[in-house]
Amino acid sequence: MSFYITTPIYYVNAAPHLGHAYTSIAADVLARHHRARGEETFFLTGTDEHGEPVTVAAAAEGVSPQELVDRNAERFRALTGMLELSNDFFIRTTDPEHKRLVQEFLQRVHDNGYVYEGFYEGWYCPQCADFKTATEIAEGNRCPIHLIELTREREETWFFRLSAFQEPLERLYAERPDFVMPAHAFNETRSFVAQGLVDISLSRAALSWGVTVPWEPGHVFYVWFDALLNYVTALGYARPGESLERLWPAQLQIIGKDISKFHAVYWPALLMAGGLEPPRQLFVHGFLLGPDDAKMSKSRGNVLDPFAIIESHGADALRHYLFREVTFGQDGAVSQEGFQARYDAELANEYGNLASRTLNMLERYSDGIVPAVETDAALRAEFSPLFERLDDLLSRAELSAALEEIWQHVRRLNRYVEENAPWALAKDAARADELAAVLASLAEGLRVVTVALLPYMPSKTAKLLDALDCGERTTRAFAAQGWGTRVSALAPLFPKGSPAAA
RNA sequence: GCCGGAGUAGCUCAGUCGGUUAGAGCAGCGGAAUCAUAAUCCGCGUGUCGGGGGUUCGAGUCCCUCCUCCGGCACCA
Repeated sequence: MSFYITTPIYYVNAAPHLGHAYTSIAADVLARHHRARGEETFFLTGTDEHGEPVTVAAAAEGVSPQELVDRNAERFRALTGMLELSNDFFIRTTDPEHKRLVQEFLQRVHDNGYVYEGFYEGWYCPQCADFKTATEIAEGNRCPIHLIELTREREETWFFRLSAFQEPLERLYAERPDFVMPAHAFNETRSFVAQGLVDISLSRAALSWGVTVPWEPGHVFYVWFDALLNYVTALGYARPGESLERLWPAQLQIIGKDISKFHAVYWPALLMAGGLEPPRQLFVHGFLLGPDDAKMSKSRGNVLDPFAIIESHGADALRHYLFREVTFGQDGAVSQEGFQARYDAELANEYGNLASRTLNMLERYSDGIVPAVETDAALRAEFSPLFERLDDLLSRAELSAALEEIWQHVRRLNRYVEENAPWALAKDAARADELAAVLASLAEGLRVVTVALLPYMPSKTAKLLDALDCGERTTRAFAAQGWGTRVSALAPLFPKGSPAAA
């Protein structure tokens, strides 16, 4: 059983922002979860670098497109490090291997009879060297960028026979009711397709910044075709000397709702045209909004800056916040205040402090040794089903529900401490056995929630497991750990205030 | 206009196949405890489950209708 998961590739024209971080973290949590289960996991992310907006931006700056994308791709690559992503490869659509494999694939689509030559007619801006859609046209039938009058042009183009996949797509949707998650996103896909598919333009003659069409060297492929294929081409060269093609079809592709049409409709059709299977599942997540559900925008000043948070509180805190605050799959509001509130209440007080008090009591009442005694039966009964429950939720990409489930167990442990008051037991030598059982149960509970949190907060949880002397970090159920080990001191995991990232 | 989603406690939201007195977190008020990053725990909610109608022994949960908000509707990466 292998698990291949992807993020969209990010268009290098814009700077990395919280939305990119959100998608990537979601994929990373799932990748780490599946790796922890012992599955062969491959996690892909990268950048989308062709197309007209890049050439326009490059021209505006007076640099070549290649210079522009080299510089901006680096910023996205840096983001993966800051977020502590565990991606196995970072693809760039300007990679020569990608371009070659795109040509190979689309040549096959061509040979299979799914492309044909035709004309695209529309309003054209000679400066942009591109057609404008109805919504883009400025007053007086002018280009919104250059403000010159548009001309009516007919351009030779190759079309992809999307219409041929009307029926195959409808069958795919019917056979796989979970092909697109959540369900409301799937409904929109189906209703879109039910309205009837028309063929779409596959190539551009007026543009040179792209992948050359092998049977028509004057054209480059329309950027979406080049971009979508990254999910397949990456497997061809991510590991030199090893083909990863056995990983296709991808198990899960995480996307934002703005690109669901391309992924839920065009993408499976394109794959079928080239003789490959559609991915197993797409998950469409919602948008992060600013306070009052307003769109985040720099001009409104309501942007939550991932870089600032990572710098002040660490990547783990950001990762935790996003999936606690917003139900994965829905839109939701995030804010600096909301972040601070959850950081203090949940990370510092509930979880971080649970770790501190547990380690401290072990030190004070048990010489730092986790007693190797039987754990509390009632607690065991509550904790035993946790990993199975998480497997179930995460198999459906229910990232928020799974994290909530974990958090209930964190809270349970604080309650457990109060219920059993180890400090009181410690005063009575006759109750030493009881004390040992409570401490062992507490340590075991802490180990279990921490292992469960590992995909969400890889860095802090690793520190805590080190302090607990748990070399083994797999999802072994409650009471499966052989204790008797010596714990070590640990500085507060999530210090209060505005701490620098540890 | 067509299609889809949402409308549940002050705030953010859970409520699977219709079934006992509708839940959680946050915020607020009161209390306990002291191992801990003054961190924790306990107690306290009379909510027209958007309005109206219907099906049913019984509906937040199904049907109809109306209101409000949001999204998709064909080449924008």
